[in-house]
Amino acid sequence: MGADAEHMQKLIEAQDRFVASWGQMAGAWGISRTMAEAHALLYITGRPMNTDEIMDRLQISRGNASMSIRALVDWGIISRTHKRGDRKEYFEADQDVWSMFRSIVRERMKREVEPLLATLFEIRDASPAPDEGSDAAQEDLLAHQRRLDEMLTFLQTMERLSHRFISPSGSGLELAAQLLTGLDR
Amino acid sequence: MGADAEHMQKLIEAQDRFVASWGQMAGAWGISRTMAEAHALLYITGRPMNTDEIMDRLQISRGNASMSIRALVDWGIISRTHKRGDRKEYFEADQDVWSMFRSIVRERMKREVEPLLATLFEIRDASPAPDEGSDAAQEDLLAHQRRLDEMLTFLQTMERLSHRFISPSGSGLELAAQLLTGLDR
DNA sequence: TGGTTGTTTCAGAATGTTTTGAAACCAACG
DNA sequence: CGTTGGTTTCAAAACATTCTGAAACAACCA
Repeated sequence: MGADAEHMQKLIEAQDRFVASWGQMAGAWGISRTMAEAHALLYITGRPMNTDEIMDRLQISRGNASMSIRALVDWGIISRTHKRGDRKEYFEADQDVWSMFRSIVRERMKREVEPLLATLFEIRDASPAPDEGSDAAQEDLLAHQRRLDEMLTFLQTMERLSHRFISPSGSGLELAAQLLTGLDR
Repeated sequence: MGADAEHMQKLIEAQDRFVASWGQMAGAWGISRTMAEAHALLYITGRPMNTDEIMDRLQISRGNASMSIRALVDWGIISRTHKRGDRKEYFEADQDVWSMFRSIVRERMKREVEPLLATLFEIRDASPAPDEGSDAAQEDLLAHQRRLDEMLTFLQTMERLSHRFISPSGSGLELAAQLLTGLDR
């Protein structure tokens, strides 16, 4: 066995380990294990793969592969490609970790924070205004309003933050992060 | 019916809605729905409650309440209190949204990012070094190393960021957030 | 000590999520 | 058209998580 073959085996082993540990994080990112694994695979191998290759490598069913891949495409962290003379669809992972991260945050803000914000506004509007009643009751209502507002302000700040640094143009986040961590002591 | 009673009912309704929508976010924060609801309840009512009150209000079993409360205490976002002349334990939520957020991030970094980082370091060390073999193979190994390193760097940056702004002393995060969002245009 | 009150544990039940595999679908090509 | 190569869908099965309720435990008090 040549050095190449030997290395290749270790490489594949390392890739598999990467895939597995990435899969464990799945829950944390709000995606299913398979989704995470598929993404990890595409990221760490760094080359486009088609559905069958992914199925084989991860030992999953066609249906599962299809679903997971589609979801990843929806999230915007992998993209479709094609190979000349091959009718199959190929998929490749965004190779820029920061832009990957931006996609994830963007998507989660959209799916989780935005709806929550909307609901909280509704609740605030439907909450009784502290305009009458006994002093004690008024005090309660005011405190209630204050707590709602604090939460709203917090979430809005987060949203603005994310829009600014995560979403559209660029590397704002990375720069900022490095800047901020750089401010040592 | 007096204005107070009327208001009180609406207030309770608003609280329930808050609890419910907070509960929906549960998955997102990596905690169970009940945990989220219990926390929401304590936060929005703003007063210490004991296990029985929480059970009754959320319509959950004693076991579930006990588990969820304990977990919240472990996360550091609610704390035990006592009432004079009452043997029951009471619990109250951190009323500062930012410090709450810091606790959550701290805990999740500890539980999710730190172990992942450790594993990735291991994987990197076990990956074959590109010291011999054909050029093409070397190229592959180098690319693999590069991808691992990028991910490691990213996660380490995140960790440093979180340690700096989230963890120990203070309001670093809030300040930073306001600062950053303030930098408009 | 025995009784009373309050808390934790845990096996099994209920519920929710993910995966499979086969069938339906779709587009291109001869 | 009808066949081929490929992708998507979806009901049922496997799996995982969460919840219940009753029993065990612990602390306090008379």
